[in-house]
Amino acid sequence: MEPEDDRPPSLPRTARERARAEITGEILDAARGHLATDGAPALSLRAIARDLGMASSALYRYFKSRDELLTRLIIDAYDSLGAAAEAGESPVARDDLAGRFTAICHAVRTWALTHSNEYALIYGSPVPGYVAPLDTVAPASRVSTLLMWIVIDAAAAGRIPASDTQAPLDPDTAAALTPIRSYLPSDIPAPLIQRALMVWTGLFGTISFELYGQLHQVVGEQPADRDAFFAECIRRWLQFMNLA
Amino acid sequence: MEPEDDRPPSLPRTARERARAEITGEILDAARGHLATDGAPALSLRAIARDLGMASSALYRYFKSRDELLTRLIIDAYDSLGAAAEAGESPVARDDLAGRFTAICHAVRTWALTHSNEYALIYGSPVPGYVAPLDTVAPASRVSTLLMWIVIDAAAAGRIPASDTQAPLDPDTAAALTPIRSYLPSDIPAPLIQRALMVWTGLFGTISFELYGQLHQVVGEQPADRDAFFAECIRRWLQFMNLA
DNA sequence: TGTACATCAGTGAACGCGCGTTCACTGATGTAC
DNA sequence: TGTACATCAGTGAACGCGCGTTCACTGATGTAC
Repeated sequence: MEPEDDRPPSLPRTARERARAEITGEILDAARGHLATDGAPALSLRAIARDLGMASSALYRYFKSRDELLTRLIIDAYDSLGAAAEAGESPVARDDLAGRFTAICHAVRTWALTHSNEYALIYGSPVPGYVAPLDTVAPASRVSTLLMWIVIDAAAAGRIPASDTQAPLDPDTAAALTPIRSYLPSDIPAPLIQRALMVWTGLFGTISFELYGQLHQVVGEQPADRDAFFAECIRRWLQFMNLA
Repeated sequence: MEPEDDRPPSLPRTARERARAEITGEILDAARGHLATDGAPALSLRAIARDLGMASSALYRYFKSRDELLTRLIIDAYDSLGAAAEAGESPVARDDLAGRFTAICHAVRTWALTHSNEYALIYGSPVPGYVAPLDTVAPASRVSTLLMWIVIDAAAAGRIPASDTQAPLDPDTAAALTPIRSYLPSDIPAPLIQRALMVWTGLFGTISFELYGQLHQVVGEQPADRDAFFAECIRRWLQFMNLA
């Protein structure tokens, strides 16, 4: 968050650099606008250029290709979502684990509802023919990192149910969780991680279903209905994770 | 399933009708092939016609437009998934609720892994500019209908935990569940429905995450790892629904 | 069983459109002395 | 502070491509008498 060198290279100083940063931002904004109306697969460099009143070839001064623009949009979307989740959680007292979890869930859903096509870009079906580069991995993990911290803090506070340590997972399932466990303290029991992952997939599954219309004729269409259903999901996820 | 009139109009009799049915099938097969390589947004009538060695205009004898083809593909995908889930469940004894649930989950996941672009077509981000017509609603509900029958049978078998009837949902949440409750017997308590919906969203959320690469660096990449993780999810969904 | 007419599948050319990307260029901004 | 040169943003034309859809047409299949 706070750069340690006193002259951050990200702050443009010359007029040219300032103009460049500004126009890059305008391109991204225009792109996000098209994302919202037409979706990622139909994102067109020419349409963006038209919006900004410039030649389509001028965009190549800012992005090497359409794919590079897409990558940037994806990274920005992950970062925007991650920042929203962090901002939602930060005012909550660190020892209020349930409050932190609740805040994160609401922040993620609110962001998804207000940025539905950016959400589809990162959590929807992959754009055909586009391969996400490695740069997207780190920003993609910001939300799950927040959730995992709650698990870590729960363990540190001794809130692990006895059943988790007394009845470990079978070896195959435990082995399947090896990658995620390498990011976590080794004393966190596998069953707790399993439940946390299920809540994580449930969170995004619920939001995706709401956004993509799968809840039609299942949960009421009014915003109040959707809010109430989601709030109840949060309560039961908390119980499921022993944080209630 | 069984047509009541003795001469089903769906069985073509003349040579022309048989040829028509066959070529319609070839068009759909070719379309599914392109779905698998390029995804729904890039689905091209001209490319399909090229595959079949016919003029692109000939396709208009079979489908009024690209959207109508898409609609047919969506309906067929829902039906294919629904049939797979039903076929997976049917050999299980009706009173083995956990077995039925487990069979459905595995059938849905297996279908999703082997038909990943058809899965993306129905459970991924909506195709921009395409509006699903009403015909898709009925086939879309086949899987959730199976799951809801388990809930109904569980209630009939007296397997509803006392807490569900003693601690009802708050009024707002209960109201949000009105649409789904209209399809269910009225004696099924709202908390049970809530939990069933959460398992339903969790099921598809988990499969979507696996398919779209979100489990990368979380759950092991080997098929055995993915199988074990999913099997453990099923076990815990069963506990969550009081069917374990 | 044979003929006359209607229905239908399939063709190929055309319309009008949009796309990503390249390239040689002009003119403005920045830098080194 | 002024000049000479390098860097960079932006232009407009062009390349080569693909797309959905329409239309007048040919020839085969089906139907009614």
